[in-house]
Amino acid sequence: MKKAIVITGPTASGKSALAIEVARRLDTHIISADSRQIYRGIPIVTAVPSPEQLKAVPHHMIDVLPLDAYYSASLFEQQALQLCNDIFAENDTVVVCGGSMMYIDAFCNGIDPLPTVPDTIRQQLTELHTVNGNEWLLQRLQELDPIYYEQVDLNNIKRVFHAVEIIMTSGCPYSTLRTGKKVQRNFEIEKYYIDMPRQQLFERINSRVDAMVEAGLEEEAESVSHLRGLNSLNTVGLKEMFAYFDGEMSRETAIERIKKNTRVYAKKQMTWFAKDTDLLDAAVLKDKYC
RNA sequence: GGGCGAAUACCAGAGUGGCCAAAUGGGGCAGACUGUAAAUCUGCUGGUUUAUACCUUCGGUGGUUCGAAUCCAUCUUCGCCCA
Repeated sequence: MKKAIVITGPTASGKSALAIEVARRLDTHIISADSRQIYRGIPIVTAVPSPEQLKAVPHHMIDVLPLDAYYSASLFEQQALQLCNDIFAENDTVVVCGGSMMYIDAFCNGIDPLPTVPDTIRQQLTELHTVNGNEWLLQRLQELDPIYYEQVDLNNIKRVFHAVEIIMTSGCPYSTLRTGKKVQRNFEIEKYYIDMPRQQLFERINSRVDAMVEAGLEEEAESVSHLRGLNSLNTVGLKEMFAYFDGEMSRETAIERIKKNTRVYAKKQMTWFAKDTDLLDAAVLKDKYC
Protein backbone atom coordinates (compact mmCIF):
# COMPACT_ATOMS: atom_id res chain seq x y z
CA MET A 1 0.00 0.00 0.00
CA LYS A 2 1.18 3.46 -0.80
CA LYS A 3 1.99 5.68 2.10
CA ALA A 4 1.93 9.39 2.87
CA ILE A 5 4.28 10.49 5.59
CA VAL A 6 2.86 13.67 7.03
CA ILE A 7 5.17 15.89 9.02
CA THR A 8 3.68 18.70 11.03
CA GLY A 9 4.31 20.72 14.14
CA PRO A 10 4.49 24.31 15.28
CA THR A 11 6.22 26.91 13.20
CA ALA A 12 10.02 26.87 13.37
CA SER A 13 10.14 23.39 14.83
CA GLY A 14 12.22 22.05 11.95
CA LYS A 15 9.59 20.41 9.78
CA SER A 16 11.13 21.33 6.46
CA ALA A 17 14.57 20.06 7.29
CA LEU A 18 13.19 16.79 8.58
CA ALA A 19 10.94 16.38 5.58
CA ILE A 20 13.83 16.92 3.22
CA GLU A 21 15.93 14.38 5.05
CA VAL A 22 13.19 11.79 4.97
CA ALA A 23 12.22 12.45 1.38
CA ARG A 24 15.79 12.17 0.30
CA ARG A 25 16.20 8.80 1.99
CA LEU A 26 13.02 7.57 0.42
CA ASP A 27 13.87 9.20 -2.86
CA THR A 28 10.51 10.83 -3.16
CA HIS A 29 8.77 14.20 -3.30
CA ILE A 30 7.52 16.69 -0.76
CA ILE A 31 4.11 18.27 -0.87
CA SER A 32 4.04 21.43 1.18
CA ALA A 33 0.97 21.99 3.32
CA ASP A 34 1.53 25.62 4.06
CA SER A 35 -1.09 28.24 3.43
CA ARG A 36 1.45 30.98 2.92
CA GLN A 37 4.43 29.33 1.28
CA ILE A 38 2.07 28.41 -1.49
CA TYR A 39 2.02 32.04 -2.59
CA ARG A 40 4.58 33.48 -4.90
CA GLY A 41 6.80 36.34 -3.85
CA ILE A 42 7.05 36.04 -0.09
CA PRO A 43 9.66 33.33 0.47
CA ILE A 44 11.57 35.04 3.24
CA VAL A 45 8.71 35.79 5.58
CA THR A 46 7.20 32.36 5.07
CA ALA A 47 10.51 30.58 5.61
CA VAL A 48 10.47 28.72 2.34
CA PRO A 49 13.35 26.22 2.12
CA SER A 50 16.51 27.49 0.48
CA PRO A 51 17.06 27.06 -3.26
CA GLU A 52 19.56 24.31 -2.51
CA GLN A 53 17.06 22.49 -0.36
CA LEU A 54 14.38 22.87 -2.97
CA LYS A 55 16.77 21.45 -5.49
CA ALA A 56 17.72 18.51 -3.33
CA VAL A 57 14.18 17.18 -3.25
CA PRO A 58 11.26 17.89 -5.58
CA HIS A 59 8.84 20.19 -3.77
CA HIS A 60 5.25 20.89 -4.65
CA MET A 61 2.79 23.57 -3.67
CA ILE A 62 5.43 26.13 -2.87
CA ASP A 63 5.65 29.44 -4.66
CA VAL A 64 2.88 28.61 -7.07
CA LEU A 65 0.00 31.01 -6.53
CA PRO A 66 -0.28 34.69 -7.31
CA LEU A 67 -0.84 36.71 -4.15
CA ASP A 68 -4.37 37.61 -5.12
CA ALA A 69 -5.48 34.06 -5.81
CA TYR A 70 -8.33 32.60 -3.83
CA TYR A 71 -7.40 29.44 -2.07
CA SER A 72 -8.75 27.18 0.62
CA ALA A 73 -8.13 24.02 2.56
CA SER A 74 -10.52 22.24 0.26
CA LEU A 75 -8.63 23.25 -2.85
CA PHE A 76 -5.51 22.13 -1.12
CA GLU A 77 -7.05 18.76 -0.42
CA GLN A 78 -7.97 18.25 -4.04
CA GLN A 79 -4.66 19.33 -5.44
CA ALA A 80 -2.61 17.48 -2.88
CA LEU A 81 -4.51 14.28 -3.59
CA GLN A 82 -3.95 14.74 -7.28
CA LEU A 83 -0.26 15.22 -6.65
CA CYS A 84 -0.13 12.15 -4.46
CA ASN A 85 -1.71 10.21 -7.21
CA ASP A 86 0.94 11.35 -9.66
CA ILE A 87 3.80 10.76 -7.28
CA PHE A 88 2.54 7.33 -6.30
CA ALA A 89 2.80 6.31 -9.91
CA GLU A 90 6.54 6.14 -9.42
CA ASN A 91 6.99 6.05 -5.67
CA ASP A 92 5.68 4.08 -2.75
CA THR A 93 5.73 7.05 -0.45
CA VAL A 94 5.26 10.76 -0.44
CA VAL A 95 6.09 13.30 2.22
CA VAL A 96 3.57 15.96 3.15
CA CYS A 97 5.00 18.72 5.27
CA GLY A 98 3.50 21.81 6.78
CA GLY A 99 1.99 23.51 9.77
CA SER A 100 -1.27 24.79 8.37
CA MET A 101 -3.65 22.94 10.61
CA MET A 102 -6.64 23.02 8.32
CA TYR A 103 -4.63 21.89 5.34
CA ILE A 104 -3.20 18.96 7.22
CA ASP A 105 -6.64 18.07 8.45
CA ALA A 106 -8.20 18.38 5.01
CA PHE A 107 -5.52 16.16 3.56
CA CYS A 108 -5.71 13.48 6.22
CA ASN A 109 -9.39 13.45 7.00
CA GLY A 110 -11.05 15.22 4.16
CA ILE A 111 -13.27 18.24 4.25
CA ASP A 112 -16.93 18.43 3.29
CA PRO A 113 -17.44 19.44 -0.31
CA LEU A 114 -19.04 22.85 -0.46
CA PRO A 115 -20.01 24.82 -3.51
CA THR A 116 -17.57 27.51 -4.53
CA VAL A 117 -19.09 30.88 -3.84
CA PRO A 118 -19.27 32.93 -7.03
CA ASP A 119 -17.72 36.40 -6.85
CA THR A 120 -21.06 37.98 -7.64
CA ILE A 121 -22.68 36.50 -4.57
CA ARG A 122 -19.76 37.34 -2.37
CA GLN A 123 -19.72 40.92 -3.55
CA GLN A 124 -23.44 41.21 -3.16
CA LEU A 125 -23.33 39.94 0.39
CA THR A 126 -20.34 42.08 1.23
CA GLU A 127 -22.27 45.14 0.16
CA LEU A 128 -25.36 44.18 2.08
CA HIS A 129 -23.24 43.47 5.10
CA THR A 130 -21.44 46.80 4.94
CA VAL A 131 -24.70 48.63 4.59
CA ASN A 132 -26.77 46.74 7.13
CA GLY A 133 -24.15 45.66 9.61
CA ASN A 134 -23.54 42.60 11.74
CA GLU A 135 -26.98 42.52 13.29
CA TRP A 136 -28.54 42.10 9.91
CA LEU A 137 -26.15 39.33 8.95
CA LEU A 138 -26.82 37.47 12.17
CA GLN A 139 -30.52 37.80 11.57
CA ARG A 140 -30.15 36.40 8.08
CA LEU A 141 -28.36 33.37 9.44
CA GLN A 142 -30.95 32.87 12.13
CA GLU A 143 -33.67 32.80 9.51
CA LEU A 144 -31.86 30.73 6.93
CA ASP A 145 -30.16 28.20 9.17
CA PRO A 146 -31.29 28.22 12.79
CA ILE A 147 -29.32 25.07 13.48
CA TYR A 148 -25.98 26.53 12.51
CA TYR A 149 -26.97 29.77 14.18
CA GLU A 150 -27.03 27.85 17.44
CA GLN A 151 -23.62 26.34 16.78
CA VAL A 152 -21.47 29.16 15.51
CA ASP A 153 -19.63 31.63 17.59
CA LEU A 154 -21.80 34.62 16.76
CA ASN A 155 -18.93 36.94 17.59
CA ASN A 156 -16.97 35.40 14.81
CA ILE A 157 -18.62 37.34 12.05
CA LYS A 158 -16.38 35.83 9.39
CA ARG A 159 -17.90 32.44 10.00
CA VAL A 160 -21.38 33.85 10.04
CA PHE A 161 -20.68 35.56 6.76
CA HIS A 162 -19.37 32.41 5.24
CA ALA A 163 -22.37 30.41 6.30
CA VAL A 164 -24.70 32.92 4.72
CA GLU A 165 -22.80 33.07 1.45
CA ILE A 166 -22.78 29.29 1.28
CA ILE A 167 -26.51 29.20 1.85
CA MET A 168 -27.02 31.81 -0.85
CA THR A 169 -24.91 29.77 -3.23
CA SER A 170 -26.21 26.32 -2.48
CA GLY A 171 -29.78 27.15 -1.63
CA CYS A 172 -29.74 24.90 1.39
CA PRO A 173 -28.80 25.39 5.04
CA TYR A 174 -25.11 25.35 5.73
CA SER A 175 -25.64 22.92 8.58
CA THR A 176 -26.89 20.26 6.18
CA LEU A 177 -23.64 20.50 4.22
CA ARG A 178 -21.45 20.12 7.28
CA THR A 179 -21.16 16.43 7.95
CA GLY A 180 -17.75 16.50 9.57
CA LYS A 181 -17.27 12.99 8.29
CA LYS A 182 -13.78 11.64 8.03
CA VAL A 183 -12.89 10.10 4.73
CA GLN A 184 -10.71 7.08 4.24
CA ARG A 185 -7.85 7.50 1.79
CA ASN A 186 -6.79 4.74 -0.52
CA PHE A 187 -3.29 5.06 0.83
CA GLU A 188 -1.82 4.83 4.28
CA ILE A 189 -1.16 7.94 6.33
CA GLU A 190 1.45 8.26 9.03
CA LYS A 191 1.19 11.61 10.71
CA TYR A 192 4.18 12.83 12.69
CA TYR A 193 4.32 15.81 14.99
CA ILE A 194 7.49 17.56 16.03
CA ASP A 195 7.32 18.27 19.70
CA MET A 196 9.76 20.51 21.46
CA PRO A 197 10.01 22.25 24.82
CA ARG A 198 8.30 25.57 24.49
CA GLN A 199 11.26 27.59 25.58
CA GLN A 200 13.47 25.95 23.01
CA LEU A 201 10.91 26.53 20.30
CA PHE A 202 10.57 30.16 21.25
CA GLU A 203 14.30 30.60 21.06
CA ARG A 204 14.28 29.10 17.59
CA ILE A 205 11.50 31.45 16.59
CA ASN A 206 13.41 34.45 17.82
CA SER A 207 16.55 33.60 15.98
CA ARG A 208 14.66 32.68 12.85
CA VAL A 209 13.01 36.07 12.79
CA ASP A 210 16.40 37.69 13.17
CA ALA A 211 17.63 35.60 10.28
CA MET A 212 14.67 36.70 8.18
CA VAL A 213 15.47 40.32 8.84
CA GLU A 214 19.04 39.61 7.89
CA ALA A 215 17.88 37.92 4.70
CA GLY A 216 15.91 40.95 3.61
CA LEU A 217 12.50 40.73 5.19
CA GLU A 218 12.05 44.46 5.02
CA GLU A 219 12.72 44.61 1.30
CA GLU A 220 10.41 41.71 0.69
CA ALA A 221 7.65 43.41 2.64
CA GLU A 222 8.24 46.61 0.74
CA SER A 223 7.94 44.80 -2.55
CA VAL A 224 4.43 43.64 -1.75
CA SER A 225 3.37 46.52 0.43
CA HIS A 226 1.05 47.94 -2.20
CA LEU A 227 -0.99 44.74 -2.09
CA ARG A 228 -1.28 44.65 1.66
CA GLY A 229 -5.04 44.24 1.68
CA LEU A 230 -4.81 40.75 0.29
CA ASN A 231 -5.45 37.84 2.56
CA SER A 232 -2.24 36.18 1.53
CA LEU A 233 -0.41 39.12 3.04
CA ASN A 234 -2.37 39.10 6.26
CA THR A 235 0.57 37.19 7.58
CA VAL A 236 2.78 37.34 10.61
CA GLY A 237 5.93 39.14 9.59
CA LEU A 238 4.28 41.30 6.98
CA LYS A 239 1.54 43.08 8.85
CA GLU A 240 4.03 44.25 11.43
CA MET A 241 6.34 45.50 8.71
CA PHE A 242 3.47 47.35 7.06
CA ALA A 243 2.71 48.99 10.39
CA TYR A 244 6.34 50.04 10.58
CA PHE A 245 6.19 51.48 7.06
CA ASP A 246 3.13 53.46 8.12
CA GLY A 247 5.02 54.92 11.03
CA GLU A 248 2.87 53.15 13.58
CA MET A 249 5.87 51.59 15.27
CA SER A 250 9.62 51.58 15.13
CA ARG A 251 11.52 48.97 13.22
CA GLU A 252 12.72 47.37 16.44
CA THR A 253 9.19 47.21 17.80
CA ALA A 254 7.98 45.68 14.56
CA ILE A 255 10.60 42.98 14.77
CA GLU A 256 9.76 42.30 18.40
CA ARG A 257 6.12 42.04 17.49
CA ILE A 258 6.86 39.60 14.71
CA LYS A 259 8.60 37.40 17.24
CA LYS A 260 5.74 37.69 19.66
CA ASN A 261 3.06 37.03 17.06
CA THR A 262 4.99 34.06 15.76
CA ARG A 263 5.04 32.67 19.29
CA VAL A 264 1.31 33.20 19.53
CA TYR A 265 0.86 31.41 16.24
CA ALA A 266 2.99 28.52 17.41
CA LYS A 267 0.89 28.23 20.52
CA LYS A 268 -2.24 28.16 18.41
CA GLN A 269 -0.79 25.29 16.45
CA MET A 270 0.12 23.44 19.62
CA THR A 271 -3.40 23.86 20.94
CA TRP A 272 -4.87 22.55 17.71
CA PHE A 273 -2.62 19.52 17.47
CA ALA A 274 -3.00 18.69 21.13
CA LYS A 275 -6.44 17.34 20.28
CA ASP A 276 -5.20 15.20 17.43
CA THR A 277 -5.02 11.60 18.56
CA ASP A 278 -3.48 10.34 15.33
CA LEU A 279 -0.16 12.02 15.87
CA LEU A 280 3.03 10.06 16.15
CA ASP A 281 6.18 11.42 17.67
CA ALA A 282 8.47 12.73 14.96
CA ALA A 283 11.44 11.62 17.01
CA VAL A 284 10.88 8.06 15.81
CA LEU A 285 10.67 9.15 12.20
CA LYS A 286 14.40 9.44 11.77
CA ASP A 287 15.04 6.02 13.21
CA LYS A 288 12.47 4.54 10.95
CA TYR A 289 13.47 6.01 7.62
CA CYS A 290 16.87 7.58 7.97
C1' G B 1 19.40 73.31 52.46
C1' G B 2 14.29 74.85 50.53
C1' G B 3 9.71 74.14 47.24
C1' C B 4 6.64 71.07 44.43
C1' G B 5 5.11 66.43 42.24
C1' A B 6 5.01 61.17 42.04
C1' A B 7 4.88 56.07 44.32
C1' U B 8 -1.33 51.39 42.15
C1' A B 9 -1.44 44.19 40.24
C1' C B 10 4.04 41.11 35.53
C1' C B 11 4.59 46.19 32.79
C1' A B 12 2.29 50.82 31.44
C1' G B 13 -1.60 53.41 33.46
C1' A B 14 -6.90 54.99 35.35
C1' G B 15 -9.11 55.55 39.99
C1' U B 16 -8.90 60.55 44.60
C1' G B 17 -13.99 58.27 51.02
C1' G B 18 -18.32 53.16 50.26
C1' C B 19 -20.87 50.63 43.74
C1' C B 20 -12.61 48.66 44.19
C1' A B 21 -9.49 42.78 43.87
C1' A B 22 -9.25 47.89 41.65
C1' A B 23 -10.98 50.73 34.51
C1' U B 24 -8.04 50.29 30.09
C1' G B 25 -3.92 48.76 27.17
C1' G B 26 0.39 45.69 26.74
C1' G B 27 2.46 41.16 28.05
C1' G B 28 1.41 36.15 29.81
C1' C B 29 -1.77 31.82 30.12
C1' A B 30 -5.80 28.79 28.41
C1' G B 31 -9.25 27.66 24.66
C1' A B 32 -12.70 27.48 20.03
C1' C B 33 -12.25 25.99 14.94
C1' U B 34 -14.81 22.24 8.00
C1' G B 35 -13.60 27.04 3.65
C1' U B 36 -8.76 33.03 1.86
C1' A B 37 -6.97 29.31 8.90
C1' A B 38 0.27 32.65 9.72
C1' A B 39 -6.98 33.99 9.25
C1' U B 40 -11.05 34.78 12.65
C1' C B 41 -13.07 34.43 17.52
C1' U B 42 -13.39 33.50 23.11
C1' G B 43 -12.05 33.16 28.36
C1' C B 44 -8.60 33.88 32.47
C1' U B 45 -4.66 36.88 34.51
C1' G B 46 -3.83 38.61 43.87
C1' G B 47 -5.04 34.05 46.89
C1' U B 48 -8.57 30.39 48.71
C1' U B 49 -9.64 22.98 44.83
C1' U B 50 -16.52 25.60 43.80
C1' A B 51 -18.03 30.81 44.93
C1' U B 52 -23.84 36.41 43.78
C1' A B 53 -18.32 33.98 49.36
C1' C B 54 -14.10 34.80 52.29
C1' C B 55 -8.92 36.38 52.82
C1' U B 56 -4.51 39.55 51.54
C1' U B 57 -3.35 44.00 48.32
C1' C B 58 -2.70 50.17 45.85
C1' G B 59 5.77 52.54 48.70
C1' G B 60 6.51 51.87 54.80
C1' U B 61 4.41 53.11 59.55
C1' G B 62 0.81 55.43 62.50
C1' G B 63 -3.79 58.08 62.52
C1' U B 64 -8.99 60.12 61.19
C1' U B 65 -13.63 57.52 59.84
C1' C B 66 -19.05 53.07 60.61
C1' G B 67 -15.88 52.60 56.10
C1' A B 68 -9.44 54.61 53.06
C1' A B 69 -5.93 53.08 47.01
C1' U B 70 -8.53 57.60 47.96
C1' C B 71 -8.18 62.21 53.92
C1' C B 72 -4.13 63.55 57.85
C1' A B 73 0.91 62.87 60.00
C1' U B 74 5.49 60.93 59.37
C1' C B 75 9.30 58.05 57.01
C1' U B 76 11.55 56.02 52.42
C1' U B 77 12.53 56.28 47.23
C1' C B 78 12.22 58.71 42.53
C1' G B 79 11.42 63.16 39.36
C1' C B 80 11.35 68.39 38.62
C1' C B 81 12.35 73.33 40.43
C1' C B 82 14.89 77.09 43.70
C1' A B 83 19.53 77.42 46.13
